[in-house]
Amino acid sequence: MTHLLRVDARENRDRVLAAARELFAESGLEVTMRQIARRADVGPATLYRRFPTKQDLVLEAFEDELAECGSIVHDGAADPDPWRGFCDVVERILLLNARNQGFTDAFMSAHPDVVDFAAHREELGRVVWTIIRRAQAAGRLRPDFVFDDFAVILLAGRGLTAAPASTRDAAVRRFAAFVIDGLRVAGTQARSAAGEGSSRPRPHPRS
Amino acid sequence: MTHLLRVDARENRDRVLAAARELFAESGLEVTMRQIARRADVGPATLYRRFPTKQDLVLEAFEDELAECGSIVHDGAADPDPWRGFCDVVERILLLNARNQGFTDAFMSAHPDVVDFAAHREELGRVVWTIIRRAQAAGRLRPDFVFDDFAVILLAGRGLTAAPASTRDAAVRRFAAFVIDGLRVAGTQARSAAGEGSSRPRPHPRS
DNA sequence: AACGTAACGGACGCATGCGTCCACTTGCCG
DNA sequence: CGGCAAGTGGACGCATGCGTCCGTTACGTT
Repeated sequence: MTHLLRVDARENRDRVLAAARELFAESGLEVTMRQIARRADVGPATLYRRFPTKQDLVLEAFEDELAECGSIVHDGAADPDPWRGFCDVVERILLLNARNQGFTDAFMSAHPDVVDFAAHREELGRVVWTIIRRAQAAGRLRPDFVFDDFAVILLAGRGLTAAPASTRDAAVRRFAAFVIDGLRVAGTQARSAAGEGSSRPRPHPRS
Repeated sequence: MTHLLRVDARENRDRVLAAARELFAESGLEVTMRQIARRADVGPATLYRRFPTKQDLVLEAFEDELAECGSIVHDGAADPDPWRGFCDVVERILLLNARNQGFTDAFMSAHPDVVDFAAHREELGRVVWTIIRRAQAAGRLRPDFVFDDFAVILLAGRGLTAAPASTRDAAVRRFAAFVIDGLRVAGTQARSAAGEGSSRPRPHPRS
């Protein structure tokens, strides 16, 4: 009576969630429910009983990612150095999105029929906006940077999910460094006030 | 005997190509052959007789775009100002790709089963590479910029095809300006040596 | 140990996209 | 102006993904 689910049911449910997370990350939201069921060694009916709609599955599968998004903007807003906070938010969000094709799809509402994270996006957006203004007030972020520009950068980062997995992280970091360099007000030191090192990674190993 | 096709056949063929170009531009390569046929007011069989495989259709539909790619890199290589040439190539290629979702798919080989532009990509790549070196030799492009970075930027630009059509061009130009600003060697003047104006557009009208 | 029910997965009907076939139409040439 | 081959579009069979139903299994309780 203590368990809401029979132990085998719970096990299957967990396997389904794990499979969904894997497949979503690798191939985006377009994976079929059947593929997920197959990967989880489960029949379609089992999957549908636990998650009647794909939306349910997506929401639960990306709970962690949503939470990390929260951490990222929270950390950024709490950083004593406004500019470093801004840079870290950009880089970490880009990395998170590039590593998980499915989460990017969901967060950007690429499949509005399946799931819409607009609410979360807007909530996070508000915090990001304060981070932007803080960095500008500190005289580090170009004053003409507007919130939509942040969306543009995220959208652009989405394109990097198409890069081969082996070089993706490097590509994203490099991309983030380019963009951040372009957003700095001219003459300002790269990255943090303390100068935590060059803002640009070495060139790609494989080129 | 002068015509290889009957006049009605030729007309249908033209309508099919026009429809394909429209749909590919709007929605990418994933549009079905049936959708194209419907838009062209033509039966599926007609479409398949003229273009037995989607690859045939794609190749002919994007002839113009491929040619324009050639012009772009040619212009860039011929520009007396190496830096301006480089910047123009980046911006024009990004715009071309953002305006035509299908061409981007094809050029980036997002659907390798349908079409593979690898040959064209490589050929254009060689010219781009000389443009990069020229801009670096002129001391305007960061010396650590490598060819893969160009690919990264294109990949990122691909993400912008997801932006709403009404703001896409503005977003792309703004994005290009950000990136170019990040690629300039610090302390160098923006854009051309003559300073053809600020490299950054105004903020988005709709924000 | 036995039983009731939660849980399972295979199988079904539906919808859609695919590429091809075929009976009818129509432009072209004698 | 008449015949025929080129041309056409609807219809077909196949494949795949969808969401649901139902006979069977096996967990947990008494």
